[in-house]
Amino acid sequence: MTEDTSDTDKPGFGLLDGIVGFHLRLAHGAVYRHFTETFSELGLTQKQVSVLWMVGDKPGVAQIELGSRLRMDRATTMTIVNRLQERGYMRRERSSSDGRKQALHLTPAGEAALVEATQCIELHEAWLKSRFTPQEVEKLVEMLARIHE
Amino acid sequence: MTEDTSDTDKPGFGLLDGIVGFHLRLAHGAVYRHFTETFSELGLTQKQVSVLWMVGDKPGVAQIELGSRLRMDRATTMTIVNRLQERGYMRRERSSSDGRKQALHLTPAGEAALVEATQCIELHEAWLKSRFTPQEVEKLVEMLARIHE
DNA sequence: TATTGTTATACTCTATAACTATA
DNA sequence: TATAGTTATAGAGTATAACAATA
Repeated sequence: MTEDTSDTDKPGFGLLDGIVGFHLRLAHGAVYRHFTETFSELGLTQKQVSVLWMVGDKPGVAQIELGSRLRMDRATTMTIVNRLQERGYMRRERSSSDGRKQALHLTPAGEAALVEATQCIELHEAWLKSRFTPQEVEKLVEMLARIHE
Repeated sequence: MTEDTSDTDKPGFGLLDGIVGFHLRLAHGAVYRHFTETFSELGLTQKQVSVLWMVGDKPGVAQIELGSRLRMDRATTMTIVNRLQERGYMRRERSSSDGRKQALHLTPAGEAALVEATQCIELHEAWLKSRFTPQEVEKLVEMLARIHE
């Protein structure tokens, strides 16, 4: 038990403890894992749910706008939409006003999946928010928004 | 310009605006992208830097402990360490006290890379912290830690 | 038996580049 | 020319399963 320097002392993360980005990455990872567990039955990822939700919220939205809002480039947006389309949750239509754009719509199956996903999101968010007061949640969201806006 | 519902109104993220996990994911993405830019010359990723830093901080640390602290399973830890070893930044040694474990050490090249990485981290962290007061930084770290601990 | 490392495999996310169609 | 979509490709992270060596 007296090898090198490992195994014994476990105060925290050493030098990394003071790095904001480090804690942000670990927190994101923890939330990602819980999200994956919560959505294991539905088999949807964070990105897929975000796209499903946003298309449900704004029927006819173009891929380029989806990517802009979710901070994805065109190619990444393609892979997400492709997967949702393959599962029968979404369909592409030529935009009537701009032939370059695709107007995205949910299929009935997509609408049903969105309802289920919304319930899962509520469970997931409750788990995440349970460790904070409402005031803290508001402050956390505000600070996170200052980072990504 | 009167197609469907897209293109015009851009208040925020719609229904997703109230979801903590959504903002956490976007914030993580923004920090990840800035990190990648800052480390483009060095060519190191977040995970690689974390491992480099932690091995520098605790010479002889075992892979299993690295994974435990950085929330990675054994296979994922392997890929990170493999990459750092291939680049000549790290070497594996059999632990003298426990034959199952590998004791990880930085090579001289790894030490030099760590010095450069530390300078990049300072630039990156300054960029991240610039939008917060010291009190807010402390609060943010404390809340993020409550999520991942 | 349990733990640690290892290998193989697969999926997702991300990004770049090049190409097509439309504005 | 610029924009939007598409396709191909590649690297990184994550995870599972199975195996070997050691405790």
